[in-house]
Amino acid sequence: MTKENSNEPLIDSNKLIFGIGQVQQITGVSGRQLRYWEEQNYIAPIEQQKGTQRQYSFHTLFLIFHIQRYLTQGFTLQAAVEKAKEFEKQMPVLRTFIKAQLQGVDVSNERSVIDFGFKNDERKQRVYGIVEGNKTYFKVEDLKESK
DNA sequence: TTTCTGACA
DNA sequence: TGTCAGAA
Repeated sequence: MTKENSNEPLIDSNKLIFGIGQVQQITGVSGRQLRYWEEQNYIAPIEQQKGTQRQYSFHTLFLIFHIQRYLTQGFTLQAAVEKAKEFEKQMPVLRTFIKAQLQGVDVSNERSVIDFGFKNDERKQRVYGIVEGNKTYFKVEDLKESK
């Protein structure tokens, strides 16, 4: 049988493991901070024994990256963690929606068009996301009756 | 060489 | 949070 879901991720993110040194290079967060954040239970390395070197999952790396971003924006560590975790909760929802709705993207320098498919099951309107430089907006197109 | 824990101008 | 020490 052929796989139903033919568009699975190319790589298994669960197999992407990073040492604390790599995390420092990638995120710019110091080892001292990483250990402190861990101590505060904001982040957690992959389960391991006492004294051994820490290993971080891709998911945790992503979380660390976002916490750092919010810190840079001026949020306190606690607030940054909350915002980062909140964002992580939203991601699956966004992913599900985009995966289901995205029909195609027509890229162009002046005006790119994102096809979000039909507005609803009535299939009488098509929704498009328009990108013109830095400006973005939606456009709903009424479809001709296919009598 | 890198990382770990604990301590502190 | 940075940094230093002493140990893996």
